[in-house]
Amino acid sequence: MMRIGELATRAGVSVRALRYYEEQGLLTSERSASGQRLYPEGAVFRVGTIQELYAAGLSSKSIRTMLPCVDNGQVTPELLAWFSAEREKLDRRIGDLVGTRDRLDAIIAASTESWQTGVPCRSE
Amino acid sequence: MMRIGELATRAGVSVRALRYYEEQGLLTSERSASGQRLYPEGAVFRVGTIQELYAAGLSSKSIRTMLPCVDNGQVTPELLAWFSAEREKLDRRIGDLVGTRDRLDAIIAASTESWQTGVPCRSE
DNA sequence: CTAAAAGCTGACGTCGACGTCAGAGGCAAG
DNA sequence: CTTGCCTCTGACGTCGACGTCAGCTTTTAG
Repeated sequence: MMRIGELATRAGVSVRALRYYEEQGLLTSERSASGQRLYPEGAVFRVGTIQELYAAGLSSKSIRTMLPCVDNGQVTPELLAWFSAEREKLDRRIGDLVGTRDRLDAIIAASTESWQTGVPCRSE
Repeated sequence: MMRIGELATRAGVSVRALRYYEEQGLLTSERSASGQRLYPEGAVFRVGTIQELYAAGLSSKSIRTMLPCVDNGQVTPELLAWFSAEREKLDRRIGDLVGTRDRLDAIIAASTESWQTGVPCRSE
């Protein structure tokens, strides 16, 4: 059982973030006699999972909704449908990003070329 | 020359957003004698561009930095380097999203399977 | 034993992209 | 002329994921 500082260090997040996760119902902790939070080894993995989901742009609420599956493997049809919906949203966001990256690439390529040819990289 | 309400409708954004873009130096406007903003046709396209860049997760500052290229086709080596850096960041974000989508897919697949086999979709 | 380091619970601050409200002026129709 | 919609500026509100500070207790190192 480690305390919050160690978990923060090992998981690479701030102590404040861990308390926030608990506040949001994403992370649980036991308490010592004096009230300090105690976490098992698995918490490091759990925090990593939470971080990845945040990094993917999901909200606390979304994460809270999907984490139970990670915990007990139980998934209702509603939850499954919700997963699919989230997947769709993710897919669209990925499409947006790829589109923008491509446009950025085009600008880079065109401007590199104009650097040689003197032709503007883009015009309306 | 259209006024702000028409531009908002045609570009699919709020009037407030347009004023905000101007405030951030992303959009310019002429003014009528009475001080109302007037925009040319091209503004619709410009706002669309801004929206796409926002949708890709870029900040006002980033967009402000790169828009001059769209305007006049001039690009300095620094700007080009900055573009590449932004492209890198975009790339990493896409990677994150794809990773999360894959994990989501795995959960969906596993839980669908467990729906049939009774095996939990994931365990630590 | 004592001082530093770490934890605790509030609670307010931040940042970005707007929403929203207040109070006032502009503009075409009846 | 007035009704009603549009626009203006300025300024405060929002939401989410924490940062940060205050004031206090607990644990650890020397």
